[in-house]
Amino acid sequence: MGASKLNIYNKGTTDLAIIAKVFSHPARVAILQYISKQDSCICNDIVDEIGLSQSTISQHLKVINDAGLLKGTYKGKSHCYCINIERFQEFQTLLNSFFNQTKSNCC
Amino acid sequence: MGASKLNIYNKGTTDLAIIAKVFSHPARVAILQYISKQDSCICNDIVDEIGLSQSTISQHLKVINDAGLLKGTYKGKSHCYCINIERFQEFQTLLNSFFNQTKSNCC
DNA sequence: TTTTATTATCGTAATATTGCAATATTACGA
DNA sequence: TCGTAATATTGCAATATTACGATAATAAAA
Repeated sequence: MGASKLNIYNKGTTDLAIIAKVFSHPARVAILQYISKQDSCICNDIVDEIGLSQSTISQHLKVINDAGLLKGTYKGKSHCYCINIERFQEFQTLLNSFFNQTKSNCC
Repeated sequence: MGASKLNIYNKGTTDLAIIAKVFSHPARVAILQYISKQDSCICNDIVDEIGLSQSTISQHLKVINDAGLLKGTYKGKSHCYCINIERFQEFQTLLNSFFNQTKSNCC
């Protein structure tokens, strides 16, 4: 971007944007939907499911993980990703409080 | 992006991503927060408030508006923007149903 | 230890986003 | 109509994102 001014906003504003960014690409939404449907998850399944390359999926998983939305343990050869429900709920709370503060007062 | 594959996802997935994208930049979150606090809103006020140039703010407003999140009427010389609450609630509903379907079953 | 399966990282190309200055457009008031 | 204030658009530069193939790293199995 043209010198992204990311330091002029307050923390709540930036936080909301950071988490929203995770959801701003359909691949990541699809990955999250898929993971949340599974009992456990192997990354290779995601590749077959979504239709992107392994490296691309891996990068998207990194973005999701960096936002704190995943938990994971190792399980045999494959990693087991799952949703970090607590972090999810933080996001939901942040959004809901944003919505609750939002009014339509004109027009 | 490297040939963004936007046609391989189902509609609900894409919809969520499109609306999330509006919130994925703090400038837009700040604009929405500011508008929702006002009884009515004049764009020039936003410019003073957020700290970006008039043309940049105008472009962000266009992104927000294209997603259907604004309503507006003309009021004197200035445009009056306000939040399209109905559309906002659609977004909230979409997110909530996403969260409700989300489980943490492993780890 | 070597092989194999799985996931992460690197390099690179294509595309998208962000931001601003300059300019155009729009609508009101004199 | 002309001037003025407010908003939109255009053109450009800087940066970020997305995607993939190739390759590296890791851990279990042979």
